[in-house]
Amino acid sequence: MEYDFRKIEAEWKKYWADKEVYKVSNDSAKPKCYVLDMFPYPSGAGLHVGHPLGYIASDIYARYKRLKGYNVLHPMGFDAFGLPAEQYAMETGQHPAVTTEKNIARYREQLDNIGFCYDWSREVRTSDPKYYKWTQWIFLQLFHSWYDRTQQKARPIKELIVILEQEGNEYYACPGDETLTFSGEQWKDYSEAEQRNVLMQYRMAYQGYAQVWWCEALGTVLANDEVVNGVSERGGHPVERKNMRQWFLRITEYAERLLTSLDTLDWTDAMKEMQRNWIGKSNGAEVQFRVAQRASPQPSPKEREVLRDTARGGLTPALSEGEGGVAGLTGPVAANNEDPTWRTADKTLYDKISPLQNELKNHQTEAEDILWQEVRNSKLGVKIRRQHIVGRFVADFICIPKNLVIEVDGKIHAEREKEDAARTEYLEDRGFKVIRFTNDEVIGNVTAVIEKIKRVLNDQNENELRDTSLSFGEGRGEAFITVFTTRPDTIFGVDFMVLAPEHELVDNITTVEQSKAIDEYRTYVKSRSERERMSEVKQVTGCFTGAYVKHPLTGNELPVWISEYVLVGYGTGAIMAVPSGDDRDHAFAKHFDIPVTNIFGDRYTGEKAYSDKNGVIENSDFLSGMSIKEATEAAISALEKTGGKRKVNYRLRDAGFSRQRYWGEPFPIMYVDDIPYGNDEPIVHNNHILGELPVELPMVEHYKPGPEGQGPLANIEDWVETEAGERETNTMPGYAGSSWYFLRYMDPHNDAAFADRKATDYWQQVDLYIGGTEHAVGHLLYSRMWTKALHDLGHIGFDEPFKKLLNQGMIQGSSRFVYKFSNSGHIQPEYDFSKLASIFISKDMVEESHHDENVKADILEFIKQNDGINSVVLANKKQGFDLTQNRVDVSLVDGYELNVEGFKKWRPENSNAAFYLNRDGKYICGAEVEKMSKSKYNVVNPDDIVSQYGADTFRMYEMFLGPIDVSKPWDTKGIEGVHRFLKKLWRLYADEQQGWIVTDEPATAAELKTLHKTIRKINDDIERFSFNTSVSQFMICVNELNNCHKREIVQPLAVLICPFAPHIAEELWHKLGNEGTVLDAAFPVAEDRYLVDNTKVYPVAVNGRTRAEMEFAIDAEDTFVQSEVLANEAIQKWMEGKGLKKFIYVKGKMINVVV
RNA sequence: GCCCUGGUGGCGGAAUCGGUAGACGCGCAGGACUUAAAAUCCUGUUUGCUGUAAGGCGAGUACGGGUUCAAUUCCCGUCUGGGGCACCA
Repeated sequence: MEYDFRKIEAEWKKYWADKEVYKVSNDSAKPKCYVLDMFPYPSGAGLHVGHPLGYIASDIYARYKRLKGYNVLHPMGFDAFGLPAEQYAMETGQHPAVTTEKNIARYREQLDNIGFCYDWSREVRTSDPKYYKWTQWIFLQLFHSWYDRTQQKARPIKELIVILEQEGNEYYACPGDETLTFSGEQWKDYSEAEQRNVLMQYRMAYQGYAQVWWCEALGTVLANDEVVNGVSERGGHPVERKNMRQWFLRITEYAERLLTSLDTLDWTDAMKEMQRNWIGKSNGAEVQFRVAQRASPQPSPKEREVLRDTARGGLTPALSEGEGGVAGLTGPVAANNEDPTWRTADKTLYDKISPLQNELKNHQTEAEDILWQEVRNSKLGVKIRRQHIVGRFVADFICIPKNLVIEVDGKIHAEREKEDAARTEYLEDRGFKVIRFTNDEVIGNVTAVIEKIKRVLNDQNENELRDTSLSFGEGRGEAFITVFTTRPDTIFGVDFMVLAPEHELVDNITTVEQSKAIDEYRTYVKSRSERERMSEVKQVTGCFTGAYVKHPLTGNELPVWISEYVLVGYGTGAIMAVPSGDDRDHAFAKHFDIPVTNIFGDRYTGEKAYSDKNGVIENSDFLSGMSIKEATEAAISALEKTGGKRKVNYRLRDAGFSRQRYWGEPFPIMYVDDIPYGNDEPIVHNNHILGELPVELPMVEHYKPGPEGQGPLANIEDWVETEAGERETNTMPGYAGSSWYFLRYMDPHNDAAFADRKATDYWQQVDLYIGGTEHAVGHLLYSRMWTKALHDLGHIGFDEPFKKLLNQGMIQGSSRFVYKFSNSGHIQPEYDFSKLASIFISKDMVEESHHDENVKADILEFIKQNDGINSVVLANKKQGFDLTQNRVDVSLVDGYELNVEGFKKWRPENSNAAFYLNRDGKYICGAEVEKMSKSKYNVVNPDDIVSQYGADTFRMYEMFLGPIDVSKPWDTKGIEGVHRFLKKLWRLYADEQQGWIVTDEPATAAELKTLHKTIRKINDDIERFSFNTSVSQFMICVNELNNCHKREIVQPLAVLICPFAPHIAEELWHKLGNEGTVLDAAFPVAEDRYLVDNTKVYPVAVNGRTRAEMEFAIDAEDTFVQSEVLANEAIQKWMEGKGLKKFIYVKGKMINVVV
């Protein structure tokens, strides 16, 4: 009776499935335990041997806990939405739902093959409408809620509305626009559009603007992944950053709670540290620098346009730029300011534009004058103004309450048309309607013109603006650059300012002289990724704006630069540069020859910035002589008098939640007159309710992007345009479904709620969560936030999802390479290179050729004989030969030796290739450790290992490879050893000739000691997730038991190994005569009475160096031990008669004699 | 660049709280069984020197310092592999 793992494993897999032994009930008297794996994205490549590493670990733990008497929830499902399926669809035309279904089936088969104890009746798939109905539902909860900073929790938006009606927002600052203030009365006066606009600034799920990679050539938005070296990965087309309206989650409001509650979690310090850094809390001050008014004039709008066109080679006017900021919708009209000019003008440019306005007023054209007289006399019912400043323009006529701009133009020519189009776009972006008339039209038939104006005014709804104020800065004609600094103590060391190139002020402060340079620089920056901008520190780039700010304390003027190293999304998008104290600022100052103020005395050498945080501040007015801590406090106090303030800053940014993709959750959002409503809002429009959940993803014909970079859904007109309104066409990102899936497993088939409260109250948090560190900040942060939000809104009873987190390392691939002769660099036109044959040189011979001329000559001769064109390399004999390195499928390589015949079949173009072999007649491949991936031909399928050795061997071998959290390359070397161990274990129970050999003889003390030592070790190892040492201990145990077949020993052993090797354990359990699954057995208990030793062999060291071994009773007295040791001959010899200095006796450990 | 993490024999790794470095397995070498092979079993295997041998002496946990009676373990610095850096999941 031999160990027939194929038969055993098939049999018990079927038994487990038939008897539903893994089915878990929500109703149990046992204590609960929730063990979860990060669910996989079902890629087309299938599972490789790296994936199951964590799954095996969690499976061992789940089985162990079950044996220990727990009710264990151990589910599995699929993160089924994602970009790869969509890309695959674009390439092959297959619908992502189809390929995903296929991939999941394969994953399922592979997982089952390994014998995991998942309760598949609880499987979830994020792409299933029954699942994403609740993803949408949770999104709506976030949309319908806001964060109350006083109570530090999310609350329903309804409650905010009540507050705003009563008292305005005086006590509840608007997180989307901190400058927005209004009273209860003002709130009530707002139109619905304005109110919804304000609420949007409060919502946990809100709309704002963010930059995406836009690829003109592909007409689509690209992921960071798809942009390589500044061009698109597919096709290599140029890409640029584009500002798009997007959904966001206001995770920043949770920053403090996400930070502090980390302390309650049993995660590794490294993991917590990563989250802390991601959240990036820093204490410091916000400082305001007033933009100085200088003699040098800023360009007029029209001058600016011309300049810009010149800079861009006259291509795209970009007047809608400069909105900046991640979440950038400005609030509605600041209703407390009565001056209508003030309401529409760009304040920073007011002083510059104002004279132009007056000039234009005094020099009206004939047509303008005619129209003005007509407008004044015809009772239009609304006030029309002329020559009015809007943003950076002077509009000919404007009707503010109706947001209408009327322009009267001279002769239309191409240049002017372009300018006008840009201007119209700028104004329309800000909610104005623009109508144009030519001089001829006005002069020829002014009545018709007035009639048209009337019609348009009628159609224009009042106050339908998203944004009319365009305001920033706090006073007329003034602008401020706000910076956040963690080092207010260095305020007197500020030598210049640096703005992010995308900063909204750049357009307004740049002088005429610098305008062209700034535009050119910004064009360059657009092509750079954030990663590049942060990492390439050696190369200093930047551009002077021509503007200056006033230092808030000294009043000195400081130049304002822009540079790519300042990112718009970080802090305020601007920094005060202190070159003597910051490395990058220092490099910048040196590069652009900006004089450096030294505030650190001798510690700053002029060569390198002094960025340490100790010592005193010097050369800093009243801060001089203070420590950094004191100076920080004193500086903040002083700055507070000039508009600065103490501030806590977080690096965390709001999470972008829109994707311009097809294969993701549709948003349950409906636009009515361009105002977004939640699909569940009780609003009736055109006699239609907005809709119900789920909003199902419609079928599409193709996956091409929609117009203007929208997602593919925008192409389906029938779907977008509904009776009730217009649907949102973006979809949710990958992390939407995965942010809450652990809750769904608790109650996966519930159609009335995402999960019944009873179920979530029973299962509570995940007790053990296993997954890779690559999720450290993405998935783990978002799911923590969702959990907190659901908790705040009263849907669940806990606010942290994952109590204990265990990180699994990666199993990397070990790639193999072949070396092919190539003719690069041997341009010899007399040869027909199309006839060049494939020649591969063995790796070891390539290496020998580097230092052995004979080998080199031999290889060259070989090439000459086999290259099909004869003697191509001879002319280059001195240099040798060029090789290209190509990956080869690892299945064609045994260790490092290439299966040459297999290789020829694998790549038919090489079927006639010649191989230069080594002296043993082998072709040796090169090797490199890389990510395991299909494209690198280094993927190893677990199915192959399982069919060769069995699932039990595979499970134990993966664990035996090393600690669960350490990454290592896959290598099957050694799997034989584990397989041999299982065979050896089997032989404790059964013999090939004699069959079943378990006896009822009583065990010896030594055998019991071995067993109980093993029980204790396995128990401890599982508790601390040290599975590799468990496997070792099993091996030691079986070795020590030698030929013991006693039931008293081998029955507990069968239970003990069940978590690791469930199939063989089940087989042995039943063969031992037990009924039911081994999972219902009890985990054996280690009994101390078999384990206690009376004596211990101590290592005895002299001065820390072990010189002898001596045996003592475990409870031997110090004095007795000391006298015995000192009397020992070997010890005496090593003491060399020197006196005893110290005698160290650590009970149960060792003895050290210090002389 | 920044953050995290690792580096121990020919290889995967062990040493759980600062206490005999190299457990266990692979590989390799030698041997037993066998007509032979497979399977199985036994012995040896960090390294240098020394000894016929039992053994003895020294070095050694990426590198350079430090703390300690004692350091793979703690501290400082350097080199180096891997992961993450906000639209891959």
